[in-house]
Amino acid sequence: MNQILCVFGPTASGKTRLAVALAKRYDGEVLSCDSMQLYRGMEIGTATPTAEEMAGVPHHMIDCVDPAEPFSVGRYVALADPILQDILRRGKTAVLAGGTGLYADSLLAGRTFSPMPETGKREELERQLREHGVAPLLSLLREHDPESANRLHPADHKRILRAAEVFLETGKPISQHNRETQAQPPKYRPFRLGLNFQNRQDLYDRIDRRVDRMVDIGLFDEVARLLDSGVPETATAMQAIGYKEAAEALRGTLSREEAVARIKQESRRYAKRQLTWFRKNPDIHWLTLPREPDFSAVLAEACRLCENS
RNA sequence: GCCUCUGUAGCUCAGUAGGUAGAGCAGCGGACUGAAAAUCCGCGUGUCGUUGGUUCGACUCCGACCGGAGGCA
Repeated sequence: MNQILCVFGPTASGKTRLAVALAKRYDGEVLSCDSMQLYRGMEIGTATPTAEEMAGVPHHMIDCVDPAEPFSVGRYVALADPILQDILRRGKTAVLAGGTGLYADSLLAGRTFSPMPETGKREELERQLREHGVAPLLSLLREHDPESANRLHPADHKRILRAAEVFLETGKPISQHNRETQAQPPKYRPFRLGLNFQNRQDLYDRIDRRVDRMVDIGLFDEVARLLDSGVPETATAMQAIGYKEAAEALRGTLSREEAVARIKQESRRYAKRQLTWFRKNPDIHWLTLPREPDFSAVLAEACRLCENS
């Protein structure tokens, strides 16, 4: 059987529970690929597994980054890859679980990233973008990286900025770098499971219920604690769904009811985007769940798929 | 009981000298290579309350009925 198992799926689909059960079954450890659970002090709103939920299974890449710090895919791969190798070296099964498809794919593909520019250069480009619009950056790309200029939508400022940054920093178009990394064979070949619900509405109902539960167990207090401890509202961590809305409610620019409604809606949209990401991956073996899934049946089916791989 | 207003997309509403209709939000689809719970792109999904009438043609005009809101009793 494959020594690396993946559990993917949209938020609130039951990844955590299945991952732990698989890890117990196959002498494994869970390696999280979630861009928000890795921040410290953000347990409630990100549904980070509790000690009880972990049930003694070691978890990695959870609760390990200061929320005031910026994070990135590159850092994720740099931190997670040695952990993954260590798990494998010790002869354990690695259960990669989480909802951040970019992190998972980058780790598994063994992607390398163009170097980050020196401090200040990104800010300089952002200032240019603010003051002169995208046109100068786009014409820079048209000249030196026509492929990116052509591929990126003019409104996609974030990616245009990054493409320009990579060219200015390395003298090499990001499109070329991407093509080269894509040509590499993947570093790992895991067995991928995907969780989804037969009816979208059932997933959305679960999301709504989960948000209510988060509020009940203290989401607003958690966000207040983060802000009190000095995490700026502009921090990457504060972009997390549930946190930015709660921060607004605490500031008073939004009522609590409105905040909760928005958290639910944003979570549903997020789930939809996650599904778009995972659906395009032909290597995922999907477990399609009914409205009230029976966990032991789900686990049995997951194990059957894993063992046949 | 009478009078007035109202009924158009999932919601809030616009609209046409009569030629079967369009916005916002919601929703759906997609992209994604160092912010990814981020960011960006695309797509109206409709017995125009029901039923008769006038008309070549009715969502639009007229009648009746049904639902909703308000007013007078």
